[in-house]
Amino acid sequence: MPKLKDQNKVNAIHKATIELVTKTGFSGLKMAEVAKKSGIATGTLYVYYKSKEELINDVYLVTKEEIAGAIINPEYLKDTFYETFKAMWHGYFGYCMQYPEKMLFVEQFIYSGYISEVNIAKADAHFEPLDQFLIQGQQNNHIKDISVEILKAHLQGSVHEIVKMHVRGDIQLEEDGMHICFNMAWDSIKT
Amino acid sequence: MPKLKDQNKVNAIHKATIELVTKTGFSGLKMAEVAKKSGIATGTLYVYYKSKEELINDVYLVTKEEIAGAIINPEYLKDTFYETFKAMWHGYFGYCMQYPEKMLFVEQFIYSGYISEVNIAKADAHFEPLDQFLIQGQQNNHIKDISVEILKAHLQGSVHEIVKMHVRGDIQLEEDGMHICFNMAWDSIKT
Amino acid sequence: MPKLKDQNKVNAIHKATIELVTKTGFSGLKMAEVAKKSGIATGTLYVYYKSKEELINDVYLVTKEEIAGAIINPEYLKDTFYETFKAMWHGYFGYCMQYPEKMLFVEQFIYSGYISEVNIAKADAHFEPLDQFLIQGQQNNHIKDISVEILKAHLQGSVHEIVKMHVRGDIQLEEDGMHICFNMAWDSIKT
Amino acid sequence: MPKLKDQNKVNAIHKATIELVTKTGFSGLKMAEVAKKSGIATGTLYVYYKSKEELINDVYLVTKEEIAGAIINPEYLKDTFYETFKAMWHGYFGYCMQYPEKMLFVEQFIYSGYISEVNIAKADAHFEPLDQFLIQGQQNNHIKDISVEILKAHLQGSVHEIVKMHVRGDIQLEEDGMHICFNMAWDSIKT
DNA sequence: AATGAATGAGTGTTCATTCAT
DNA sequence: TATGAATGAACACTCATTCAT
Repeated sequence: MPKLKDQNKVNAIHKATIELVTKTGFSGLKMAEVAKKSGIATGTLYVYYKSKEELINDVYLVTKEEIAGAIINPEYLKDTFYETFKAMWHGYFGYCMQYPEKMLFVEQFIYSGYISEVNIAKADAHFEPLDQFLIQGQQNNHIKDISVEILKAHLQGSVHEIVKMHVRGDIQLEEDGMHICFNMAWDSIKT
Repeated sequence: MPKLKDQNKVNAIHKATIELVTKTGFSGLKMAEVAKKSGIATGTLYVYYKSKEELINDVYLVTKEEIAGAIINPEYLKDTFYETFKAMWHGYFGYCMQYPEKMLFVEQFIYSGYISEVNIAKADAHFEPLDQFLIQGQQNNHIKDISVEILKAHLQGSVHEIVKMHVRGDIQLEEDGMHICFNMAWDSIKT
Repeated sequence: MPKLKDQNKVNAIHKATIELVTKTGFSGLKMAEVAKKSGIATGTLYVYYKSKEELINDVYLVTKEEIAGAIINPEYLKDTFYETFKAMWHGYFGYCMQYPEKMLFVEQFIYSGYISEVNIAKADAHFEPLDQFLIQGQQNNHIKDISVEILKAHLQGSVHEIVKMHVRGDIQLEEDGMHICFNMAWDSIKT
Repeated sequence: MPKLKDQNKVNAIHKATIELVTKTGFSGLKMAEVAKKSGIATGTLYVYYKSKEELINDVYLVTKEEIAGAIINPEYLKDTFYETFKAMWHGYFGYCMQYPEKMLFVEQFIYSGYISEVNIAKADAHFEPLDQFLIQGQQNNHIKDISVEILKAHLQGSVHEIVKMHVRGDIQLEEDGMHICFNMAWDSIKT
């Protein structure tokens, strides 16, 4: 957790960290580069974070929360399960298209042991309402009766991979590309 | 006359590289650790690969080819598109479940610039038959008429994410779990 | 009108410096720690001392003067040379036992070049009366006719080492331990 | 403990360490300087010692053993207690005069917590024969019946301080200076 | 070919000192 | 005067790569 000193600096540090980690991975992240990109001195970085690990973990937590907000949004609550799901899916897909670095950052280290399990759990807690929503959909027979974890993995994996290919330039998402993708997602889980 | 290079050593090096990269990422990979895990001296590693980058690229190429083989297999050719697709999907899913490190290794660096574009293209070429198969499926109206790249990304992303959650222990894949996952995959692309 | 500098703060700084230097040596002394232990901000420390070196030198000077006062004291002037010497020796030994950190601090850097020669000389000047006293003892044939510098080194070295072992817990000084030590000191120099 | 690679390098490293520590203390010791003074690269230093602390501790152990050898020497065993003590004292005094840096190095950190207690004890064990010799001297009524630890501290402190003053140039030890100093030492402990 | 000690540029982190408030 | 955030040079330690054997 950063000492609350200058929120502008914290933001700049987060931004720089996300961009650099996306390019080089955690091990390749250089504190000096983070500092430079943030417009501060190396030493100053350590005024805000006492180690590289703490920095990574903090950025992870904040980003995960932001992502949860991109999916779980009061405005997305519609009359039908389908409509709500559609809004949420588009919320997430749109977020990933807009901030692919954040998506990549968050994806990058869950399997590497750099983020503490405690923080992973803490971040996951923000997605609880999503679980509830999906379970209700199952109870009302809107979607297949599959473990929620599998459902989420399936949906998220699809979105991530498509966005990654898009970022790489391997995929040109036409105007209706997003809708086509959504249709695949919906068809895969609907009853 | 011995082979120029000792294939046993090459295999050990590949195995060590894959396991270590999975845990630490490319930047975190230490040549000394690779050597130790391979049972050879540091200097010997450089007899086989002239740099870390070359090592990574070679392992990438070999692994990608192996993966292609897990999908594209004469035995998988069945009477119907559905049956063939099913065999291929299970071939890939099974491979990922068996060798998650290889899946993670290959996934890890495509977006990081460590693998040369030339090698990415070279590896992708092995999947050409898959593209052909999918396009035929579209022409015969078995599956949705969506950019093949998107189709592949969607299917692969789903598989990868599910396997990752399984490896992490967040998902318990019951006996019929694989079939459930396949159903989602098929439902998402079928016409 | 307040004093230019707050003497309470100066005292706190001196105390903190002595305790910390004893534990870590001059190079290991951290200005931030001195400040914290003194109950002031880092920047404030620089209001009182313009550098670490100046701080060390000032503490050295003040402490050396205090030590001189522990030896050279009008109350210690007795009727005989022996009695006076005894009082002085006990004054010094008692001081070292009471303030071993100060003894260690002063001892620590004389051979390290951190204290300027000018300040060493300035501090040594306070011991001039001791030299006179010893010389007189020699002229009156009370003690051996040895270079005063050697005499002082011999006596001081013995006291310091014994106190150090005591502080380390390697020596238990019984009630009469001090007298035994004094007897060694006296026997070594008496004619 | 150093890996036994190249004893010449180990010797050079020890020499450099002792000289530098004497000047700057443990905290001020720079690994890069040790390497340079030893004629090796920084990284090489870490081939021999895995950390600064391990280096210091090893040098301490080796030096302490050497010092023990300077006092406890079969050649010093004479017919009388006095003659033997005299030989030992001169052995130690001579050693300190010849290698004052080693004397200072060893003295420097016992009170600083840098040398592990285990190693201090290990080093002290080499002085056990000296303890036995002094105890016998007490039993045979040659010297005062004082705690051996105090005796050693007294004798050692005197020698160290005199040598330090000599090194600093504050004392000129004439030809017979050593004998004068020995006389003080003997007079202080004889019965 | 195989070895592993040697190298030195590079990285995370610290800390004396400065400076805006 | 007092503060403590900011600075950046410096340092312990690492690691890809080389090279003598």
